[in-house]
Amino acid sequence: MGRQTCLDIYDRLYQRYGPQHWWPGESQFEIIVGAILTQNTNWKNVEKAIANLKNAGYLTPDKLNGLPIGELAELIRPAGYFNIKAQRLKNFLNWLFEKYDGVLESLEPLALSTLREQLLAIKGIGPETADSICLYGFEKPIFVVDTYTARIFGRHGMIESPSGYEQIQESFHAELQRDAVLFNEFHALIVRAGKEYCKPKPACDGCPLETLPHKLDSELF
DNA sequence: GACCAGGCACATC
DNA sequence: GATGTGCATGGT
Repeated sequence: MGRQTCLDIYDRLYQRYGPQHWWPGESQFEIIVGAILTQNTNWKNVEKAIANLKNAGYLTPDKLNGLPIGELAELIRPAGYFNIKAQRLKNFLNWLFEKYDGVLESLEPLALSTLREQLLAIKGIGPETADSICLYGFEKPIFVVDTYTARIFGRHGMIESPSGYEQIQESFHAELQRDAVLFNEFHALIVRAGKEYCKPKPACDGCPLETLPHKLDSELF
């Protein structure tokens, strides 16, 4: 994946869609909660869950930490996987309170690699969730890889497919400036384009290979 | 009714 | 180390 090509795709996406204004959340804590709730889930469903938490006054670390897990699960029910996600939110809060007294600002001075490793050690926070929190919650320059990223760049033969998370991430880090603003917009644009054009099963009737680009992918790239 | 959505942990081979 | 499965709601 040549540097020119990678940036060229970014430019094309930006010209087509414009700025995406991510992350769609009003506070740092809301971004973190949203990052966990959106795991394998449509963002529209997450919005309902977050609205429930906000309307009930629980969208702060202190308030949410005091909420019994059963009640939390009911509030986030629209986001799907509500039992396991309630536990994951509690896992994050337990770490935050045990290690940082429940104060998110205490995480600001941490080095990116330190923050990422500590987040990954929390059960229920994997690489994409950790990186989303680092990039969108703390404006640290790390590229977020998601299913659309692997799908789009895989189908266009720009990354080896299949590849592991860190391997794909490294290919972007190798070609782009370590710029949180660029990474922010690029990932948001990939999701925006992927939702529209890059479904799991390419809709080309009779297409013999899963890896062939969807015809609409070709319009984009 | 089938398919999909901004993953992750865990079991099994 | 690769592959399969459970987790769950809501929109198309």
